[in-house]
Amino acid sequence: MPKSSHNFSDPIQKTSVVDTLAGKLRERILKNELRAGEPLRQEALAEAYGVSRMPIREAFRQLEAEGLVEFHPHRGAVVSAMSIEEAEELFDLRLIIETDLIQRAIENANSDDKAAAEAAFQAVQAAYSSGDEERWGALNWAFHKSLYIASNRPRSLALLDGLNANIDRYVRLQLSLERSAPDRANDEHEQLLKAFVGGDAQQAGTTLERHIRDARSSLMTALRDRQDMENA
Amino acid sequence: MPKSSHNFSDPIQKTSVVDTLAGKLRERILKNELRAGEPLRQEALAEAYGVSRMPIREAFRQLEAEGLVEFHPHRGAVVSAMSIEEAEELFDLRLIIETDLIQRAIENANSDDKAAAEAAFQAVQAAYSSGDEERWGALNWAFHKSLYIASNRPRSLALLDGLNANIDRYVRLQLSLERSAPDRANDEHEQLLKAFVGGDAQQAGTTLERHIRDARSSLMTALRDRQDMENA
DNA sequence: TAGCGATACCTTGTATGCAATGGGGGTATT
DNA sequence: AATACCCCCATTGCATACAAGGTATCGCTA
Repeated sequence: MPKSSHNFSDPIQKTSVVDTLAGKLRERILKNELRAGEPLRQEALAEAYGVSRMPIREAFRQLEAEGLVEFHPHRGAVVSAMSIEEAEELFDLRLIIETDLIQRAIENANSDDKAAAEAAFQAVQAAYSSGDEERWGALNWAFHKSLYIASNRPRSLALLDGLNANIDRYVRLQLSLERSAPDRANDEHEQLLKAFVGGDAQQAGTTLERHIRDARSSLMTALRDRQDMENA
Repeated sequence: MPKSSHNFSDPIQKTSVVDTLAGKLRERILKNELRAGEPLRQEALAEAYGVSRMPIREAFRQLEAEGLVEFHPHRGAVVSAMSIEEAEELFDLRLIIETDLIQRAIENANSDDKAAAEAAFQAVQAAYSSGDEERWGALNWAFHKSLYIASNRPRSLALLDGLNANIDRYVRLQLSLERSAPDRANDEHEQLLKAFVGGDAQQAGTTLERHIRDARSSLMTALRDRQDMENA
């Protein structure tokens, strides 16, 4: 465990075929290109990627652990289902974990951490202005993480990474429906950054809580509208 | 998603070789029979269990996702490290997630849920009286879960299951050092049950928080003592 | 015609074999 | 004596082959 408040783990990542495959499949699931409930045929994917079924199977195991895939013995893997209830639950988990983390982080944050948060904020802003939504999601999460790194809680951050991947499925769905979502988020980010740099843990906690609640409720209404549309 | 507040998922579990292996390896890691840092040789394990290396590899992936194993490309898998910092972090995560869940659960709990919690409590007591420590750990966790099931939060429960498996490594270490740990826990369980059955969310939350904090601090001192011993 | 059962095929599960990476030890060189 | 390099062996990574389970279809029977 490094003494520094930063956590630069995995300095060099030797990428194996399994990890590459897992990444590609994950991305396709998040993009909703592989739809929920869709069966994932080992042979077909193996041929598509020019590999054998073995690394595909291992990638399935990994994605199953991340919650993006369900594995049924002798019946194959399917893209895991999505539900409004799950989205809500995932956001609630983010809420309690992130508000806890940001307060811990502020206790430890040094000037480097604050500079990093500022940089991450600028990056999100830039992506926002340029309308690059693909990048916006990733940068948005990177900004959030920059607020928590100083907490020195690797396990919690890893856990949040997993939650975020799952939430991403829903957020991308929302972005495909309405482009207004990032608007409020960016205002709130600025307040968040200010509280973080100012070292006001209390303020940061309540601001973050409101931020996540807003994101959740806007997502919820978007999803419900979509559901109504589909049922109509 | 079932309408009922209960969540009886996976009614019949077809156990594949991989799952069986993962279970056996998990148990050996939790028992500290496979020590932290110990390399896990595919060939050796395959021969030991009378299978080929493929299911072993898949079991590794599963255990890696659970955090019990680290997988290094071309260098093999090792039992993941343990640290006091990690134990502390895991308990903090339990703390915030479980206190949140129990309050949600109490909102929804019906008489069946309360009866189930009561039964789970009796089971822990029985194991405690009979001094069956092996079972105590599992039943202890089952009791905790019985308090959260009515929250109808499958994702959070699954997440806690994962956290619990990791915490178990530390708790078993503690139990091997001192047998006093369950003593206070059982008193606190009774208070917890009372608050739960009584439907007092506030009271249950604070009681649970104290319960987990107590467990954590007693674990921390035990682990620190052990570390001092080793360094002496 | 509806229901039931057997069979064939599609897909997954596991074993085995071969290629490739990485580390350790030994030797040569400075 | 220390260090750098190289080769060999242990081990992993992936592909192919074979076994087994599950599902759909066809035919038979009531």
